[in-house]
Amino acid sequence: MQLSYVKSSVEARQHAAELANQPVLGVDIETTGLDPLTNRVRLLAAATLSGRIVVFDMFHVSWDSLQPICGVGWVCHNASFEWRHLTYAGLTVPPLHDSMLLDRLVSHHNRKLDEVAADHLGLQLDKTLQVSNWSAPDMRSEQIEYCGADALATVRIAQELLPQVDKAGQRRLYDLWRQAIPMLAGLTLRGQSFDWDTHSKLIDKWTAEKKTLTQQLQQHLGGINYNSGPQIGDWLKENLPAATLKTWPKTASGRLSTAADTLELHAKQPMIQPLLRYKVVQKLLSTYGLGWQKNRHPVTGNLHPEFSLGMTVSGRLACSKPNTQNPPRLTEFRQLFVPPSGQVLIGADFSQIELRVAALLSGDWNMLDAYRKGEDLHTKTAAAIAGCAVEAVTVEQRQGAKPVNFGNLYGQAAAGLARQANLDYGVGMTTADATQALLKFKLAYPQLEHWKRQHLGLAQQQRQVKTKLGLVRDFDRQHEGYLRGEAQNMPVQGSAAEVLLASLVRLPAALAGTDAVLYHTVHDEIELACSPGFADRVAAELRGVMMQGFLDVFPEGEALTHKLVDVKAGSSWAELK
DNA sequence: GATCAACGCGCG
DNA sequence: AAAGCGCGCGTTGATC
Repeated sequence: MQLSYVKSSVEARQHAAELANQPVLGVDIETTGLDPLTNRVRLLAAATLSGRIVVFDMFHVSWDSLQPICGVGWVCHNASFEWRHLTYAGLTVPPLHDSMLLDRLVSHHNRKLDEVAADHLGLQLDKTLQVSNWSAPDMRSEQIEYCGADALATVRIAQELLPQVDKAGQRRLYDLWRQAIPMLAGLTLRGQSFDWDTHSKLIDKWTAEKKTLTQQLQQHLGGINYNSGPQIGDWLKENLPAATLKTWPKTASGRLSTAADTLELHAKQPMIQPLLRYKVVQKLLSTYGLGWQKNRHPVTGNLHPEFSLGMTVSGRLACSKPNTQNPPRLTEFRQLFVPPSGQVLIGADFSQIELRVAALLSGDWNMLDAYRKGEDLHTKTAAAIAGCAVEAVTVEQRQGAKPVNFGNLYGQAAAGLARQANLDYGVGMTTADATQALLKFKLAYPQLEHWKRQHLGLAQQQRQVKTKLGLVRDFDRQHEGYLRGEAQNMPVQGSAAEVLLASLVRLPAALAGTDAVLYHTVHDEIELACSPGFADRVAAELRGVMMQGFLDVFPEGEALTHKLVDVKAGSSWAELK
């Protein structure tokens, strides 16, 4: 290993010129903090496959002297991090490989660089310096070597794993992930503009309501902590008749459950309604009120959620700090998601994407037929359950078919279906009704049923299932007996996620010549921000991109694009019409 | 004080 | 709560 530590721009240019002849470089950076907007890159290490390492000290080297090495391919571990910092620093970052994503595809797990290096290279990386002082005036030699060693490990891991990804038939998925990196990193860097003034008024409102509810609960439950399940459980034990307690649902560890579902079962008790409302308001206030404020960026004032690839078992995107993929659907909250001033939001979502994916994966003739004809699958299922013509299905019957369609996909049983129907769809359904509905569903869509059995078998025998583009989920001993839902869900949810990613990566080309940028994405939807003058064009492009994204993953689905994408425009996330 | 598991709940 | 799946985050209470 030959390492050079570079502290001047003149020297940096010479090294950069040499490195620019390489086919690929491993690149690792050390920064003074995680946020590119408030921190600086201290070290940038570039390593060649032959073991030549150059560590640039970016406190002393100008960014433009590194531009030559941007002409070659790079490998980083968790490349989104490097993309954000280096793009913010002004570098034109080349297409990136990602050793973390390669390892995710090969190992089927999420692992840190040291674990990956140990596994694939037999190399022990010491990570104790990761949190050392990267702002110090002088870098210690250990720090310089640490950064260089990571860069070298990264490029060697990629050399090892890329052929394996090819061999496993995962190259398309890997390239899709690679292309998505700049899209998602760019979204995190720009952030999401948010109406904090109105948000603060919402907090005041929730705070006042919590106070009222606390006073009401004081009458019923006394001075216990209403956030505490154990304390509420103790109160129940002391105040409810033994007969009621006997059948009261328990948590996994044997305590009395205090979940909303459970409390609903005893809705007649006088303290239940205020307690249920308290839980709602407490959730809003803690997670979406006060907790949310912590994510207001000091420089931009925006939210800057991280969108992570490869972190989920199904291949969906993970979103955190904050998770803007799960804000309440309340109009008053989603209204706070606004485009930058003077712009509009264009939003689109896939209609019933998981059901369409299930139809294509299973080849179920009746499901495919419904989507080909642009029929409504909920209505079709309702007709099958009622044993009547599609034309005769009532609004109520259609509503009752929704939970059957969704729940059945993942092996939901009768009791669960009945509960879900009552709770989330307002449909009065007994367990016996649910049993009948599930039976009718199986008869109506026989190939889907066959496909589900097949995947349960794959999970049991080969201990793994896959998405359309080849992401693998393994099942270990822990899943014994409990893997039906996971086995049937993963290929559907994961392939749907691939459809979304395929759409996202088509955006840059489609939006060229407009000022539209990605504002948000939530599993089956995409929001863009643009000037009003571009709105119509952007809306049309977004529809086209999502249709094409669907066809990229499911070329055999040409006939299923009817009513596939629903595009809307508006002044906030709540007002997309 | 920091960390962890358990619980509960927001979304698609 | 329960044999629908996938996430992230806040609070409590135990532990060191």
